[in-house]
Amino acid sequence: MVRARFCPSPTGTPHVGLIRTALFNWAFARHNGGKLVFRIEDTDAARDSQESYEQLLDALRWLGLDWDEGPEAGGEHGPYRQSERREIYADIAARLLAAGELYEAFSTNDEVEARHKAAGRDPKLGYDNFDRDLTDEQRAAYRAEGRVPVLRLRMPATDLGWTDLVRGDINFPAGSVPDPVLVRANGEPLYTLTNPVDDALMRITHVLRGEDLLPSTPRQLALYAALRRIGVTDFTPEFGHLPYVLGEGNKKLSKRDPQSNLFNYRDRGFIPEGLLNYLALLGWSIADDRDIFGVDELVAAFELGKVSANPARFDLKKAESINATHVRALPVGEFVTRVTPYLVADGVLPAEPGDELLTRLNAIAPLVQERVTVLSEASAMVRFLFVADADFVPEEDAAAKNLGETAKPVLTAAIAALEVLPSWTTEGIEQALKEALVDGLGLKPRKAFAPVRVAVTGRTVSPPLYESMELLGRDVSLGRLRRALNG
RNA sequence: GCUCCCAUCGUCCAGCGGCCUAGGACUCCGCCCUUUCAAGGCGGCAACGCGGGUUCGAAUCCCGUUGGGAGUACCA
Repeated sequence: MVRARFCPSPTGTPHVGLIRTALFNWAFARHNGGKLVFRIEDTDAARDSQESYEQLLDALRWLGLDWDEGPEAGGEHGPYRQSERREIYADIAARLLAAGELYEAFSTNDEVEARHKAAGRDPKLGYDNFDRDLTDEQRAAYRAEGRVPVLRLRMPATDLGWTDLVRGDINFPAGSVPDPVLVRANGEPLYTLTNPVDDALMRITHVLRGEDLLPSTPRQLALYAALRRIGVTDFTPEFGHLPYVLGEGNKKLSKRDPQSNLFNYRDRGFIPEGLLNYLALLGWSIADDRDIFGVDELVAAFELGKVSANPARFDLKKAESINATHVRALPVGEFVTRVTPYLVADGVLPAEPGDELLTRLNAIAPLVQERVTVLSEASAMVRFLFVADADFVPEEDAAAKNLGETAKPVLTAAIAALEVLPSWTTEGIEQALKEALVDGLGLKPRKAFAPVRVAVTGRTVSPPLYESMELLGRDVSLGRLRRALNG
């Protein structure tokens, strides 16, 4: 039985790299019919926040990434917040210490550095394992000085290696990893202890995490060996290190970067289907000639062997393109449901739109659906249909380019033709405008329709012109054309 | 410094010894369709970092080198 896990620290806003890791763990668990454990690593009170914790849950729920054990889901290995597991860590640390796997260390960083220098070694080498074999008398002497020890793990004098699920064989030579601190002087357990202990206790079989954690694997391997010796667990999980998600340039996407903020994408109107599809492409592929797929297809096809080892850069253009494809694939009714909150937020629709507005929205929706890449773009595109006529103002750039002097004859001719149009229908409008502008004025269609489009919809990119005018009605359409003409 | 990871078009991914005059997608540029805006179709630009091996044969394996990245905390 596969048991994967996702175990973020609730610091800051969820970012795309973190979510990509969650997605891969989720897809891996689901593909293998296993379980996904969701654990919160909140042992650093100074940096963790309840708000961040809630955002994490919000993010996963929005994307539809569910978990089998964890906060609000429960499970037999709980609690699933490390802040509620203090006694467990204290107990295991005590057992490890009693078994000699851990030892008390009193050295300060300055002392370690000084010893390196005195011995002619590189002072940046890190902890020198000086306190490993202190006698009882020496420890008592340090305590008498008022020193309080940290607890360090005794690393083995052997190479530490494993077969990484995405990178193959990796080996750290003996002696290259100093004895790490597992418990602070004040008794608080560190990530170095809590993460492997919880994975062991929660019977995690596969650890899939970002490649930034790869260097911490050897010491975790050593800890696992110790945990096995004291009977806490009877196996060591497999490890797979997923490639970074980088931002523009070659920089790791930092938490501060707005480009990394997951909610930024939700606010702009990415839909879960689109964002998930794009994120899955960052380090994985479903086939050599295909990159549009749904989560069901992702789950069916997801295999770690196809995960790439090299870092991926987040490409907003491609993300948008993939999102647009998913938006277009939505049933129209679903598109309306999803886009409405954005229209309301942008003041295009009232919170409780009446029947007339809803009818309009439903009429324009299919036309807008294939013209947006993200949902928030719909607001500017349909605003012309919903604003009070008095408040309608064409966008500045569009007006400057398309409503200047050269547009006057076009607008005049359009008004003249439309005023006498017997029936106000899409077909009628189309025919009248073509006769008046293309045939009558001898203009190229591009030139002929741009001023009319901007005058009526306020933008150069809009829903189809004739349909838009029909929906707007004759009076409003003509009114806008006249206003554009006169001023 | 030390340890580890990575290396194919601008970007992501395919390629796991011959099917590669290297394929798909995004971007960009043309053209077609539509006498509107999109969408769609077709086409184009564009890459195996370098040097050694191994092999009949290397983008694919090995070594080196260069470049990029990470870790080196009483953060996670």
